Amino acid sequence: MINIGIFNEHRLSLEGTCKLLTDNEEFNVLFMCEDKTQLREKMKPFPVHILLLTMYDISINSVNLIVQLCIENPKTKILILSATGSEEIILKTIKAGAKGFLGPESSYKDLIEAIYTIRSGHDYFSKSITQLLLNRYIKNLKDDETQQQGDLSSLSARQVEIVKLWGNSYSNQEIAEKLYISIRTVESHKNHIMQKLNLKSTVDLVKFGIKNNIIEI
Amino acid sequence: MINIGIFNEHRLSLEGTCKLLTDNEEFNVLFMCEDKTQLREKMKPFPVHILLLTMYDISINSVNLIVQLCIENPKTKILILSATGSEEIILKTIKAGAKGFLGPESSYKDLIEAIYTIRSGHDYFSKSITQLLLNRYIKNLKDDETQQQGDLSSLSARQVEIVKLWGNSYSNQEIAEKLYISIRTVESHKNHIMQKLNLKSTVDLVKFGIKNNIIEI
DNA sequence: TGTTTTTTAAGTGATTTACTTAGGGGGAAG
DNA sequence: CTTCCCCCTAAGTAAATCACTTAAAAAACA
Repeated sequence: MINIGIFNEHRLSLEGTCKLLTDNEEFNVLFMCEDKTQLREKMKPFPVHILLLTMYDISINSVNLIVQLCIENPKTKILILSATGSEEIILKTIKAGAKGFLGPESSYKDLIEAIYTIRSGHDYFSKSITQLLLNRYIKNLKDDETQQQGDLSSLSARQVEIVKLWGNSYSNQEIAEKLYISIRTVESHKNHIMQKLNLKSTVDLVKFGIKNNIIEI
Repeated sequence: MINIGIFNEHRLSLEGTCKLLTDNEEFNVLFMCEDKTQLREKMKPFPVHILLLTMYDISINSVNLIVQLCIENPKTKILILSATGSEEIILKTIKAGAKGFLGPESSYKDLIEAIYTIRSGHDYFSKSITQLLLNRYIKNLKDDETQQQGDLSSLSARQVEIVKLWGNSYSNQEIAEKLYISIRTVESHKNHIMQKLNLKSTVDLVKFGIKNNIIEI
């Protein structure tokens, strides 16, 4: 038996969703709610396993609500049903603690599957969301790659070596000893590097190194 | 008409794959290759649209091969067929330039779909790979979240403020002016912070800031 | 061959770091 | 109420690093 709470600002949709779920004997709909301000109150008396949050548009307030709900009800798993929402916002709901996300293309079958999936402790994302997240992830990966060939290639091997050591918390003195060169040479290298990359401060050099995978974070 | 090159170290599988593809009139198998060392040579005379790389285990050498092939044949899209491979290695093949990746569960139908997909300029990843990438991505997202609440909480608001400004390439002098305090106080704050967090160098402080989302990279 | 880039190095002055000391304020514990 | 601890403030001093400049030998490149 899975205890479910349903939130939906449109009453008809709310009742429809409830009807769909009560058809299944495994589901026990504890409460319905159509007002955001009441949701946190409604949750309190119940041991809710799954909270179905239908969000027609997801704003930063929605994200905050999710965070609040997660803190107040650590045992409840939140499943977002949404028709829209930017990539950024979807990511934020996941960070905020949502365990699943169903996009506009999801069917009743998907909903059931999602409920069982997140009930058993796993995350569930519908196809469109999966695609969205994945595209973003792949893009990130590739961006890393292209940036690596961008500015980094303008540095010589020696210069990269200096940045690497320095980025590993070596002092200039230590680098000089390790490479058998003068500390002034190390400084010189760093100056050349900063000039070449047009960086304002050493902080920027650390960031550059991390972005280009030569400094481990 | 799609020109295809096939690589597979097992001759039987190689011939099998070829047979599958030649059945489809849209595909034109330009060459077959079963020896890694010959692959780059074999590619040269042909305008290959899709290169099918079957890799039974993916090592760092395989990744390097992919990089080489991408450089030498920028117009060729590489589709990896693999039965295994660690998460790390799969990510590296994608970074290296592979446009698609089929896992062990992929069928003939998936292969065809993958070929058309990457031919049209998109990426294609089979279900198991998608799941793998996504899990990793989600994990990263959540790790970010938890780390944010780690050591950072031991810093006072003022201290965080100092790190934020400094991490944004402000000099101590600039920070002092902005906050209407002495430059010595700024130094003092930074020293306290470094002590509290037990950091060796300012490089580490940048990394700390980035990890804890108070310095933007 | 001549030109550019890289690596090496030093001078100088400004800035930052490392380590120490210290006063005033606020909250918590006794 | 006093003591203790932490935070914010600030300064002293010595060492390290940065910024900017010059420079010369070596290597790469055309």
